[in-house]
Amino acid sequence: MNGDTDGSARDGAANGAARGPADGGPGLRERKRRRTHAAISDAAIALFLEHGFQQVPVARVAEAAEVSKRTLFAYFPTKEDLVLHRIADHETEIARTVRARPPGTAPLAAVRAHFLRGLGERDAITGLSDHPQVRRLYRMILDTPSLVAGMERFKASAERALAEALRETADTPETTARFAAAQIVAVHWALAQDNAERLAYGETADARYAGAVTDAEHAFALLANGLGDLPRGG
Amino acid sequence: MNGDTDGSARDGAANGAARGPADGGPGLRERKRRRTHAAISDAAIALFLEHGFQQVPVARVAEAAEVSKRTLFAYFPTKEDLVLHRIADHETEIARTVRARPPGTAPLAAVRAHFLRGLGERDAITGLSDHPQVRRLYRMILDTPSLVAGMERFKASAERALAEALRETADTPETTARFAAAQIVAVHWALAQDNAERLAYGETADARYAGAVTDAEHAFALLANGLGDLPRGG
DNA sequence: GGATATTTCTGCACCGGGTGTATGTTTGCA
DNA sequence: TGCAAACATACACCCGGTGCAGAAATATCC
Repeated sequence: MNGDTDGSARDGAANGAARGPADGGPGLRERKRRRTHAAISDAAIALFLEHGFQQVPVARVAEAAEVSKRTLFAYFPTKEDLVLHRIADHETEIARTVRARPPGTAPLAAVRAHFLRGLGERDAITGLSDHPQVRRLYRMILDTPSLVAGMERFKASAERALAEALRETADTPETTARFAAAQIVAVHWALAQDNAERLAYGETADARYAGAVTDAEHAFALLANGLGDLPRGG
Repeated sequence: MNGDTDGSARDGAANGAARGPADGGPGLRERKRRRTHAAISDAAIALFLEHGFQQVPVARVAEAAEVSKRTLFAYFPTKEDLVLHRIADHETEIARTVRARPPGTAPLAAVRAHFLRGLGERDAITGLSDHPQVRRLYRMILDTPSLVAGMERFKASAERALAEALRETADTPETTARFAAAQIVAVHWALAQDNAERLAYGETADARYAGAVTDAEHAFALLANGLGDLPRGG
């Protein structure tokens, strides 16, 4: 949960790997950068979890991290990113799953298997992690419109990445790739959100697990077999 | 395009239909409200189209509409709503289509037919309207992140509405309804966005029409028959 | 071990969106 | 005609975010 694999927003020289002085490993500058980045992020999360996202002005976060407001915004482009940068790594996860699937596997089957395995491992991306930190994070995000909006950006970006993966590895026409990606991401997201919502308010991961699996299998079956036989009604 | 069927944001008494004095039609108060609402909206659109959304501060819109900034925000909760309120009516359109479908029709078939008809009529909701105003509006929205984000909110709300319609009229279990709704809305949206994007930059509606129909049929076929037979690759 | 170029941090002033409040001004209604 | 409710306004304010100029730190060269 402290997956600060960020390497973020510096605009200076295009330094491929930011090595240190005379190339003897990460230099002092870089180490300080990382510490500052982490300090700001940690202060932010702690304050937000305690008082609520909207209630804490960025100025107070900067103060807690012993950094100027100006510096804070040099590390994180927006207030929302103080929270969401921790999730950013996962935005291409579905696409990567499709790319890494064993030969002869259908893309959808790969995503399905990955999701089900994630449920078993209580991977945060499935919405089924009930580590207290993660749970409070789910809740905070779900309760904060601007954070939800931020998540939607990830969704869009996951969609693009998946479409590209489908085009390249499944030799799918562009339109097919786009529509399929839209469907898959939408459903994946709905599943995770549903789980997260339930865990955010009390339900335990173990208690939810069976239902989560059922729902996931159901949803992926719909994706695979189509909506053609929905009841007609009337 | 001036579809101000808004009836918007007043917080006072819960007046069902806001009739006028002694019920002789809309009173002076209500008429003034509507005029002010329209004046603000029109001034906003005009200024935004001319100078760009980000470039025009709300204060200038208020000034142009001869209204105080405070009043502007009494009519429109956010700057984005100055643009998006014109589209808000359509957020339940898919759900309404499903509800109004002839007995014995599959929900998906109804949505499909509705969309194809929309294409033929160059309905703005399909992204295939090339009235110059609409075209510039598409472009402005697509070029403005905060407006795109605002559209995502509509998408979410369209999804909820559709899920409910499916549950109620197709007697679908809640989970099925949610997943199906997510898929349908995602694809519907992708289709419209694709059209709008092309028209925003030059392509004419007539030139795009055939392709739009092909894409739509293809996408709805995917929805109906499932993603099970995507190429496996490898 | 400096002297220097470069990056980073900081304070400060500023912009723009949005809100609370107190005080008019209009309108509805009796 | 007079009163209550709704509405508009000005003003001061908060907060997120940016531009800028200068100070502090770090890397580099000698």
